[in-house]
Amino acid sequence: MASPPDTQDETFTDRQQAVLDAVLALMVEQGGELTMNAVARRASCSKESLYKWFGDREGLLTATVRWQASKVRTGNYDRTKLDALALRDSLIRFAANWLGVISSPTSIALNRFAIAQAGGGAPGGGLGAIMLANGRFAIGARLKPVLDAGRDAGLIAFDDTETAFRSFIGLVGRDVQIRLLLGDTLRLTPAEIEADAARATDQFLTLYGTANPVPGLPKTNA
Amino acid sequence: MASPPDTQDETFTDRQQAVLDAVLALMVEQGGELTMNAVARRASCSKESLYKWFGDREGLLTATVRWQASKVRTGNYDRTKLDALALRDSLIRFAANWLGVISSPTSIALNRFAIAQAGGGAPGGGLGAIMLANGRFAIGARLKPVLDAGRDAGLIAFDDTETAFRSFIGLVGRDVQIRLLLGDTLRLTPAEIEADAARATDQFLTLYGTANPVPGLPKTNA
DNA sequence: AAAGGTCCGTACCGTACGTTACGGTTCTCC
DNA sequence: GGAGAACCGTAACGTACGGTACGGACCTTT
Repeated sequence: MASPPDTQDETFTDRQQAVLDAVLALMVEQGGELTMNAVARRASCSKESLYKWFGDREGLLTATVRWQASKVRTGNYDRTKLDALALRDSLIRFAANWLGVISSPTSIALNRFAIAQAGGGAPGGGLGAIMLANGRFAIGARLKPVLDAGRDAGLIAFDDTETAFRSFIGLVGRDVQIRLLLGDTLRLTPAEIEADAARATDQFLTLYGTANPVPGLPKTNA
Repeated sequence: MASPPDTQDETFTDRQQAVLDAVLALMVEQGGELTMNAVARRASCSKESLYKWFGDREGLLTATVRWQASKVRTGNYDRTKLDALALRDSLIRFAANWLGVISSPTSIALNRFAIAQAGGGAPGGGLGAIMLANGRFAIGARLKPVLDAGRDAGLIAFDDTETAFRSFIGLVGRDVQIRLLLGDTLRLTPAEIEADAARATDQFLTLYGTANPVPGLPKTNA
């Protein structure tokens, strides 16, 4: 549980990466009906090669999740020196980036697969654990240094970084992810994402800021 | 989309209700592997009866979701007269009730099915839409009168009830639902649920309250 | 008590899909 | 240029499962 975010960078050949991209495309387009035949047809490869490279269907799905996770990984947001505006900017960029990821069709399709499979037999080694490690826990590990730096700079105050972090992503994500996963036709334009990120960040700073963290920005009761 | 929360109370016979409860039990226990044979065995009925009563597998799943939704529906929380303490109490009870629902094994299993099926062919008539109507949108319809009453009483202030509601459930739920759906071993004891409900409510009142809404309760930076 | 209906248990059918096997083609290396 | 490997396309196999059919038991009605 809560294993390190999959540091074993499994390297795939270009051909294999193309196959995995085909799997992702199929997941996005066709949804839950993903057969080995369809993958082989889409990727123009033989089923024999699929089984040779990935073992079985489970291995193919696992490799796909890891492959996508390796593509999503972005730079860290921590910086050594922070003032109120820089902290706010870091949080907003973080929130906007995360909202963009969780509302992307690829992320939705992948989470659907992981969730569908999380109910089944293997509770530990399933796709759900990989998604958690590379999604929820990975972004926590990336954001917490920012929060701690903000606290060290006296800009925000909290006892438990984890609790503060969870409040932040609650304010940012709200019900977006579950609605999208359930098929709600919710469109998030880049402008809406930016606005939501700013609103959530200001709400977070209202809750956890030590003083008027953002002068000129009154309480956002929008 | 956003259809009314399924007012057509489909009535099932006792035998059929027992079958649907068996389906729920199987969903919770076995997870994603739900076959008609398993249902017939578990419910001690013939497959012929299953198809006679529910049409096909899809109909059985749909009936199960509706049946569970009809069991979860609870009383409304609105009241005509509100002071600050009564509003806070209503919100806390609401939050605690909702947290208890979304963290229950039945809700998790059902959401897994609906999400897995939401990726497939039928985007509108699937289980996801039913879950949304009876889950997310139903609780919104039940809580919004409380929020509006609080605003009318001058206790809280916001422009859009929907936005305020979404901030509230974001603070309450945070990442609980997605983590549980992905198989995270997250245990919410009743005490934790109550504490989370109170924390989220006080944070919400800090954000949207017009004045010191809860005297004696400082900003909860826990 | 006979008739009809409902339902259980089981067997059966057709299909879909995961997995394996095989022939033919292309590429690499010596 | 020839040997071998890697790989593509397709066919074949076994199983699982959704859906249907049938015989027998129980219960109700007249």
